Parts: sequence; C-alpha cells; structure tokens
Amino acid sequence: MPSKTINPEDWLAALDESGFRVTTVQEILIDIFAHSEYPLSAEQAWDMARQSRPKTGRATVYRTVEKLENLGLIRRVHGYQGCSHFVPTLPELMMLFICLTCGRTDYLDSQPLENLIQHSEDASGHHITESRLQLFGACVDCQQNA
Amino acid sequence: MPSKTINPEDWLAALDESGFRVTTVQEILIDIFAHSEYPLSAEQAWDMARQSRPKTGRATVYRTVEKLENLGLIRRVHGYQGCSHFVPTLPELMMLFICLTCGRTDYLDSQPLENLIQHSEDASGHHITESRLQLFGACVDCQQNA
DNA sequence: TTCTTATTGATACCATGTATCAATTAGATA
DNA sequence: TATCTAATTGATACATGGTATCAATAAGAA
Repeated sequence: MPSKTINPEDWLAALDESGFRVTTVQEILIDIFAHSEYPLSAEQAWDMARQSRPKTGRATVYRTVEKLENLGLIRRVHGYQGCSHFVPTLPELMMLFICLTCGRTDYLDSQPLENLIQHSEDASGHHITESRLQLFGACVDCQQNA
Repeated sequence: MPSKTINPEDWLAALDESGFRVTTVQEILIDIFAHSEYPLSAEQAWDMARQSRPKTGRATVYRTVEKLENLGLIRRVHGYQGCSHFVPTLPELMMLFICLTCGRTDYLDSQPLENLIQHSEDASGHHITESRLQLFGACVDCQQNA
C-alpha cells in the first residue's frame, strides 16, 4: 500500500542512464520488486523470476539486486526476517512501517523524521548524514481482523 | 560515551535471575560488551575473549551473544559494518548515533522518537509495537579534528 | 564432597552470498 | 541487416558467518 506508485519504466531508464544494459532478467526483476507489496529477499526474487524464466541464474539475481540497491532504487529493510529483504525506495527519506501480521509495508509521512534529525543534531552537536528508521506493529486492517 | 554507565554486576545478576549459570566465559564477555565504546561483533568479541582466555570456543561466544541479546542486555546495530554488531541496551527506547569516522556510539535523548512514534500512530492508524532507529554521521570530536 | 545438568569446545555442518570463467546477448557501428 | 565488442549471464566452486552435535567439563544445589 505505497502512497505513491512506482513506475518500472523509470527504473529501466535509470539503468540505461547509468550506462547499464537493459536485459530481460533485469526487466523481470524490476517488475517483481516494483510491484511487490512485501519486502523481498534475493532468494525470493529468484524464485519468482524463475516462474517466468526458469533458467534464470542465482548469481545474476544477487548481482541485479546489488545493482538496484546501489542505484538507490530499492533499499534494505532491517530487522524484518533478518536484514536481507528489500523494498522500493519511495521517498528519499523513508519512514517505513511493516505489519508483523500480514507483512505489508506502508510508507509514512517522513516529515517527523526530518524534524527528529534536525532536533537531534542541534541537541547533540553531531552532524547526522544518514538515518535508518523501521517501524513495526499491526496495520489498520490486521487490527480490525484480530 | 554513553550517557549512563553500565554495571556488569547487573548483567550477571540478570543472568542469575533468569536461571542461567554464571560462568567464566560469560563474565568475560559481559565485561567486554559492557565496556566497549564501539559496537562489537561476535567474531570481535571472540578475539578479545581469547586474549584473556585462549581456549574460549567460537560457538560459546555466539551462544552467549545470543543469550545476552535475548535477555535484552545488548542490542543489534543495523547498517554499521553489516548487521552483526552489538551495543549495550542503555535506554529501553534507543536513539543510537554512530560516528562513521571513529565508530564511537552515543545514546541520544529518545524523547523525540517517542513523540514520532506517537504521532505516526495517530496519523496512520497503525499500532506500532517496535521501532529501530539508527543515526550516522560525524561526532562532535571528529568534526573538530577534520 | 557428591551429583545433576547447564555449559563448554571441537568439529562438522548449513545458508547466504561472492568470485571465476566460458558462453551469451544488448546494442553500437558499419 | 549483419557484424562486432564488451556487459551480462549461468554454472560452478568457493568464502563467510553462523548453527547443530556430542562428549567432556564445571556451576552450584544437596
């Protein structure tokens, strides 16, 4: 339930603009990540990729995931079934909520995080250049169905 | 530079109260984690433990680290040299800052995080039960020495 | 001191991710 | 369209980080 929609075309364009080739495997993987409601691991993405293209290699998937991460198109989720799952980078500064019941993700308004960082910089004197926030719990739907 | 100090005695007491035995290896490891200024991995802790007790086994260290984590005495740091480093749990709700230059940790006032969670719950309708925040950058000292 | 059992160390093992390298293919050029 | 070149791929072997097993040890209650 991302608040903005993701356009796989843009990801392909980003690949191209960075001088990478647009290949079948990469198209498939981009489609998989861009449309998943849940954080995906490379292994899961591999399984899904082989459904539409059985001979897809494992190493290729790991390489592509790394490439997408380096391009900033997907981002690693920490603490949800380990630290090996990825979600699309929706806003640059992400306040990601993950439901521990259904596993679905929601991108919350990140203004509060921006404020928090600003405040903490002022209060501590440290210069904050990077942040990682993950929120877990029960989403609206799962609360009702409980 | 934790804002509160850590008392290894308390950790040993926590072990004891949970029905675990207080052993030499565990005392050594507790001392190592409680006094480190930097996040430590199990592998690093193993190296340090063997300096004072050479025959210490690797599996034992991994098991002890897991035990300390389960007891809530140490907590995993995400995104600092992977996700395998641990720091003492100082406040229950942690706003941990890690300097990317010197690696030292600082526990910031976590009231802003409490507010953020409260605000996000109200705004999204999700019930937030768990959070993970990590801040990175340049600490006060490293900014001056730059 | 004895006894029971949690804990330990050595080892083998497993899972996740990475390096290698010949074969393939995107896409630029003719 | 055919040709060419290097990025990409798939298969495999490998490395790393962590776990299961099991006999030997030691904590701490009796």
